[in-house]
This record gives sequence, C-alpha cells and structure tokens, in this order.
Amino acid sequence: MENQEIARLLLETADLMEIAGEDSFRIRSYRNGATAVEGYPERIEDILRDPQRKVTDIPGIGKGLAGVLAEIADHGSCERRDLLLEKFPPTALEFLKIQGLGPKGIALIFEHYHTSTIDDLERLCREQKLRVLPRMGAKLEEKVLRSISQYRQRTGRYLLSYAEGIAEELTSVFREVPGVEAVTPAGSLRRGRETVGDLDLLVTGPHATAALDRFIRYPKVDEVLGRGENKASAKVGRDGLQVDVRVLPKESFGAAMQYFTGSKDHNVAIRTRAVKMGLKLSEYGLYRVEDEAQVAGETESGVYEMLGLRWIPPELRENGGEIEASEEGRLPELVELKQIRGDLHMHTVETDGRATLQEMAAAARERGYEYIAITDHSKALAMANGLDEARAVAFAKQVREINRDGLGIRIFSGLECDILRDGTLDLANDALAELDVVIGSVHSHMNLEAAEMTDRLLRALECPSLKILGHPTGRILLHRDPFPFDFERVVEEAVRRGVWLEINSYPERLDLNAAMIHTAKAMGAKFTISTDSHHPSHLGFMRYGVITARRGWLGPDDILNTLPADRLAAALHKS
DNA sequence: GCCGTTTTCGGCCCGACTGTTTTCAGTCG
Repeated sequence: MENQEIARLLLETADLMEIAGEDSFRIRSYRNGATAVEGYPERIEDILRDPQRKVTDIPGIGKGLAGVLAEIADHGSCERRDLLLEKFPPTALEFLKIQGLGPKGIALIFEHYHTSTIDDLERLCREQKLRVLPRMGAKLEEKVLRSISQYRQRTGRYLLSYAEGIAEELTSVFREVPGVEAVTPAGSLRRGRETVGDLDLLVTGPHATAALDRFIRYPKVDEVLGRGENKASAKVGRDGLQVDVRVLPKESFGAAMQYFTGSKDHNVAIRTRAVKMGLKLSEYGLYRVEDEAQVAGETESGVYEMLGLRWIPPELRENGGEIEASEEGRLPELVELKQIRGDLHMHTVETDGRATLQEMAAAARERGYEYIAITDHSKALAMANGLDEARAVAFAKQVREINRDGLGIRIFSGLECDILRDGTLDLANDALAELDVVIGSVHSHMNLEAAEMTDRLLRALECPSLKILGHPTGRILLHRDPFPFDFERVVEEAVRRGVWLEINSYPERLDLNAAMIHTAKAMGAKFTISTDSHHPSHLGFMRYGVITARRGWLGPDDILNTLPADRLAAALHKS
C-alpha cells in the first residue's frame, strides 16, 4: 500500500474519532502521523518489512501509531477504525464537508435520526427537524441547505493536481506497453482548468489497443464502464474519476488531440471556420468537402495551419478571442515555468510550515531559483503562531545576516500579513517597513457583504508597505466560493498604488482565476506567481500557477518573479 | 497518541464569532 493511501486511512480514522468525541490530542496525533507518512520519501511498507529499521524513527510516529501502521499494512485497516465504522457509517464523514456542521453536530444528528446521507440531511432541514435538537435552529437549517447545494455542484469534479497525478501514472504505464508510440492527455486537463470532470487519454501506435487491455486490468481501476475496440472507460481510484482511453490511428492523432482538447466552444468556432473554407473537421482529420480527401490530421499544428491559423496553446482554447488573435498573428507569448526565477510566498516552522528557512532555501536552490521570500503569518493567525511586530523586525534583521553569510540563494524577508476586518493590516507599518515584501491576505470574516469587503480591501491597499495582494478572492476549490467584492475597483486601486496581484499556485486555491487575471491584465495590473508552500515538496505547485497565468493570457513581462534578483529588489524598494 | 525529560507523566489547542442561549458550546480558521 502506498503512503498516500495509508495517510488517507489515518485521516479518516481521525475524522471518525472526532465524531465519536474522542480525546482531541490523540486525534491530533493521528493527523500529524498522516502528514508524516504522506510526506515521507520512502514507502512505509518497506520500512515495516525491514527488521533492521523502525518506523518510530519517523518524527510523529510513536509506539501507538507504529502498531496502527502495521495493522494497516497487514490488512488494510486497523481495529480502531473498524470499531468506529460499526458505530458511524462512512457516509457520515461526508457531513464534515457541510459548513455549519462539525463533529458534535454530526454525532447528535446521527444519534437522533440515524441518517447518514446528504439526501436525508437535506430532508431533515426542509422538514425543520434539526431545530428540535439542542443548540440547533432555523439559521443553521438554512446554512446547511445552502452548503448542501454548493456541495452537490462540486461533486463530480476533481482538482487539476489530482487528475494530473492519475494522468501521469497511466501515461507512464501505457508508454511501456509494446506497440504504443504516443500517449497524451487531452480535455480540460490539457487546457489546465483548475478542476476537471473526467480524463481523456489518447493513445497511438501499431499495437495501441494493447494499452486498453493494460488499462482495464490496472489495479486502481475499480469499475469498467465500457470496453470497445478503440475505446475503454473506467472509474479510477478511490474517488472514482472517470478515465476514457482512446486508441487512434497515427494519421488522425493530431485531429483527435484538437477535438478532445476542446473546449467545446473553441471547437464549434473552429469547425464553423472549416465549413466556411469548404472543409470538414472531425476527430479523424480535416477533409475537403468536395472530394473527401484528408488535408490534415496527423499533427495538431497541421490542422490549425490548414485553417489559416497559428497553433493555439491549449490554455487559451476557450473561444475568448484566441482564434482572432491567432489569425491576426497577435497571440501572446505566454509565460513558461522555466522563466520563473523565484518564489515569493512560503511558510516555515516559525508559523504553520513544516520546514525551516534553510530547508526551504535548499529546496528552492535545487529548483534553480535565484531567490525566495519567506512570508510567514502575522499574529492574527494565533493558531499558526503568527509573528508580532517584535518577531517581524527580528526576522528582517536575521535575514540580512543570513544573506551576508549566503545560502547560495538570495532570501527576501517577508510576511503574509492578515487584513483585519476593518481593512487595517495586522502589524504596525513601521514594523512592516523593515521587511522586503509584505503580502496582505484575508483569512477571516469572509462572509461580509460585497460593499464592506470592497472597502476593506481598498483600505488595505492604502498601507504603504503592502506589495502584494495574496490569494485575492479567498476561494478554496471544491470547498468554499470566492468572497464577493468589486473586483475591478480593487484592481484599479492596486494598479494606481503599484500593488501586485498574487496568482496563488496552491492546487486548492489557484486564486486569482484565469478570467480575473485576463481582466486585471487589461486594466494594467502586474502579478506574482507564488506557491504558498508549507513544505519543500509544495514548491512544485508553481506549475499550476504558471498554467493559470497562461490561461489568463500572461507573458513573462506581466510577472514580477520572472525578474532577476537585483531588478526585483529594486522594484520592491521603489516606493 | 507523541514528545521530552527535571524518566514515566504533563503539556500539547489559540481566539473570535455565531447562534443558540441566558452564560456558552460548537465551529472555523
């Protein structure tokens, strides 16, 4: 069993323990253990099997969890989890995703009504049956109903990062099948959408159908939906992501890539264009109508060229002006991952990160970065042990000393400073002024009315030390909608004051989104792409931010952290 | 349940808000 799966079982057990009202410190230990297991570079199962080694050498794993890990490796579960599952059905865990309901409320509802499905929960709210329970009332019923409807909209979609992981895994499996020449993901994954509904994989080669056999026998495939001569569909993985694998002849591969990459709107516009030119485009190729001769289709760029267009990067294919831009030769030169020279948003053990400044710096250096900014939380985030003024000033001084000794990478001292409810920043400006880069972020009171939130953000922009507006809409994909505010007014003010907008690369955020980036760019905004890393492994999230920036039509000049260190430093200290 | 140690038990998890109360438990970040 892979570490990720073991970690999932630990987290699930922790959730169940929480509903059962068990000791909170023990629950915390299970969660810590899960993090330790998930981030561990070796397979836990291998360590368990090796009599020379002990899992208790892993920080966060003691005697108790070592036993639990052994049980899980042995038979895929542990006694504590099994016992809890007798008491609470696994569907009760879904209730944790409904806002307004916590472990206590869930236990109460379950004990009273023995219901554990979202449908039942909805019925209870509609029949006003929650309000008879202690500490529950009409407002809660409304809140739960709202949250259920949001929850339903989200199910069936998956984070880009998750789908990408499955795609990479299957791609490498198929590439090893003899007779397979090329494998590529298409669909919304290839366009870099922040969430995807299903996964399309295209395969070609002299014996590419062998890949279909390999696919339906793959261990993570748990339900085969269909298997034909040239296509197989199945639900893959625990979360049931639908994957379609299509086998295509070589001469159609480019046309199929074009067709299955979409978007639908882009394809409709492209096919209409073909018709006007006396051509017909399908997933099999581009054909002349008069004699049905194939004129393109082996490569994707060939299809576009035959239609009088330059090849259009998949990220732009949303029928948002990209076809006209391509025709007129004014497609933007999009930013690329290799142009990013540093990361300007990350956390360390000083607050809620999992690694030290030195460890984060080493990881960044390995990626070839010239610089990073360390931006821990401010004191309003008490839970994360955020920095107060004294610690912030001391930190700025410490970074100046570190840079004198040199870590082989330049460090900028920074802070992710909370924007308080009234729009003031959490720390006094004379302390903030000591730092190289201050990110202002909203982490609380996200349910304000749009007008109040707009005023709050406008006020935050007044702070002279503020350089970057962090994850500007506060959304958490598949979990929390963006908070409402007058985006254009805030961008206008940010542009006027020279504050940069963050594109937060964390897979659950990707905030700003592509459409907002596009709008803001047109208004003259400048951006940073940062990862919000809490662990060295998170630095790799940068590619999701870059793909989001590309979807927003950004080039390297729109992005501050494509600048060399000295020019970035100059830009930071200009105002 | 982990960790650290003043070695075998005590500390770890804080603050604000919300909706339900009528003094506060539960949720959220």
